[in-house]
Amino acid sequence: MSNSVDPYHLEDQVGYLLRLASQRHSIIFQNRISKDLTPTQFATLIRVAEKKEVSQNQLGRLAAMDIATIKGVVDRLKAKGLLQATADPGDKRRSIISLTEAGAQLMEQLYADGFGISHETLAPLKKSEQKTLLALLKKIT
Amino acid sequence: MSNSVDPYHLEDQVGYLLRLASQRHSIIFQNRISKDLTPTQFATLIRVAEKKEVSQNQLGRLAAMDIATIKGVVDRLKAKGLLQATADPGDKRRSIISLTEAGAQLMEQLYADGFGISHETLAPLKKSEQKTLLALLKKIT
DNA sequence: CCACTTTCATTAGCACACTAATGATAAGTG
DNA sequence: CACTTATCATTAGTGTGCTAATGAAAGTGG
Repeated sequence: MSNSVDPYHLEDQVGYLLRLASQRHSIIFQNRISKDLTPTQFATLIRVAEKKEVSQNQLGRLAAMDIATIKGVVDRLKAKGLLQATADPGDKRRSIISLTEAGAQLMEQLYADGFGISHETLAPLKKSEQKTLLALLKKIT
Repeated sequence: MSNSVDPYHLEDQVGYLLRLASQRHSIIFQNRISKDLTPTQFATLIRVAEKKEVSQNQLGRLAAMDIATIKGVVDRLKAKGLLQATADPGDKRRSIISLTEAGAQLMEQLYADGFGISHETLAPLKKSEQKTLLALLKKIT
């Protein structure tokens, strides 16, 4: 039976811990990423690289961002010359997003950075713990 | 030895999974919280309630927000009538933050909400997995 | 083919979350 | 005491991340 006098400890709550872990990850990301990119910009580039061509809507779903958020991210990546948008001839509502030459050339380095970032973020854990953490995180997604 | 041809799967990276888990948690939070509050506002109230009186700087450290972020959070909580600031007589730089009557009366409900939010967020996991996840998250904080 | 619905994208607005710069006050040291 | 350093708070700027409102284009059913 549950104890009605359990104190509430913020530091034991998932939400708070997720925020703290995200904060640390962001710092590691920032220190290790080659270009001046944020984690969401990074994820967006990865998704575009995987698909070659996507609509903005599709891209938002693939990178787990809502349409208003992905728009800003794509705009900034266009400003950096890493993404480009062209009109879809068969559907005038759509704009097709793809990597520029510069974006494409950057990808190999980004993948390498990505491995390093994940590695450092998980460094406090043993190999087996790392697998467990990833598996559990996937379950609460 | 590490395999140089490992593909990079975004969905297996800690940073990405942390973002997804945080997203789901936010939605649950929003649906369950009594007052119109965000997770950071919630954490801030909890910390003030624990300390009774804190400077804004202290509060930022306690709630894991930088000083610029906590300022905005405190401003919004003041606007909602849940926090108040008074001058520190012994140190003119400081403003002392405390709960208003309305804020104090809200706390009991917020603790209850907090338990429910954590519970629902962790619902996909068994009890033992929940403990493991929290322990592992603490290690990468 | 015309109305209804859905999809796609844009815009405005709010709330974090950080950096960097500024200014005021306090504390420590020669 | 005067100088330096540290602390506290504010402000401006950038980048997520969401909702809600708008409008254009595409699809669907009577």
